[in-house]
Amino acid sequence: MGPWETQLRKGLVELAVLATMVDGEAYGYGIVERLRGLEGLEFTESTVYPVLARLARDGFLTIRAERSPSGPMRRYYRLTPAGERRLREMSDGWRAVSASLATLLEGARG
Amino acid sequence: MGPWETQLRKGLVELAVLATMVDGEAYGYGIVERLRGLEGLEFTESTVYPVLARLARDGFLTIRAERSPSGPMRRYYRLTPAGERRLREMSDGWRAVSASLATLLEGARG
DNA sequence: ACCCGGTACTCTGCAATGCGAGGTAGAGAC
DNA sequence: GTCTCTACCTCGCATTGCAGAGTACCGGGT
Repeated sequence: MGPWETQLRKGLVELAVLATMVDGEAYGYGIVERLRGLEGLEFTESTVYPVLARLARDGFLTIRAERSPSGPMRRYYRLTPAGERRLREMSDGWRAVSASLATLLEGARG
Repeated sequence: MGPWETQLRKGLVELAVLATMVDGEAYGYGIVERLRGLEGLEFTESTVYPVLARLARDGFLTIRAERSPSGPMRRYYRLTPAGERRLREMSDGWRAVSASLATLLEGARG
């Protein structure tokens, strides 16, 4: 895929990853698969795992390990209160940018 | 501003800059001022000028110099056919990602 | 003549991060 | 044993936004 799409994704992984956890736990491999079904959000494991590690390190996620029925141990991540706040902030920021860009593109009668 | 917003902007400058030229010419300084009025798109000159140079180098823009009534010469940029195509592609890509993210956030009942 | 604020463009260097490539390992099928 | 799928981790590179600093043109005030 083109390099511009790579750049577009920067900063979006974090938001996308956090969003996968709003209604409960999620684990790395599962998140990757879930996002693979969404156009423009097809991240690889090399992208998602470091993000999860960083978010956990910064106190936005807690970790719980559990046996998988079909492979190695899974590491389930869950939002902390700080994580939920973070998600809201990013979500709001995203919507703002989204609106600005829409204005710009729409003013172009696109 | 936070580093995450910086990352979010990656790849967006190009789209935003191209979008300022749909209905005619635009010059660097003016683009910066125009975007300054849009939340989340407040780019600095250090960001915009290199983007313009890159887009021109890659054949998406043509350049025309003209005297300014209030300062040094302005360099006006205009979309080439390739530039217009590029803008459409990026615009479509953006809308796709935007929709995917909306699905994700909305499914979260956020 | 001098300085200052606004306009307009350029360059260097740093920081952040997506991701390809490669590695480890458990579980079930054959 | 080997293969495939699941599941996680790490190194290193390439890209790019942006602060900071610099250059230069212009008009107005003094």
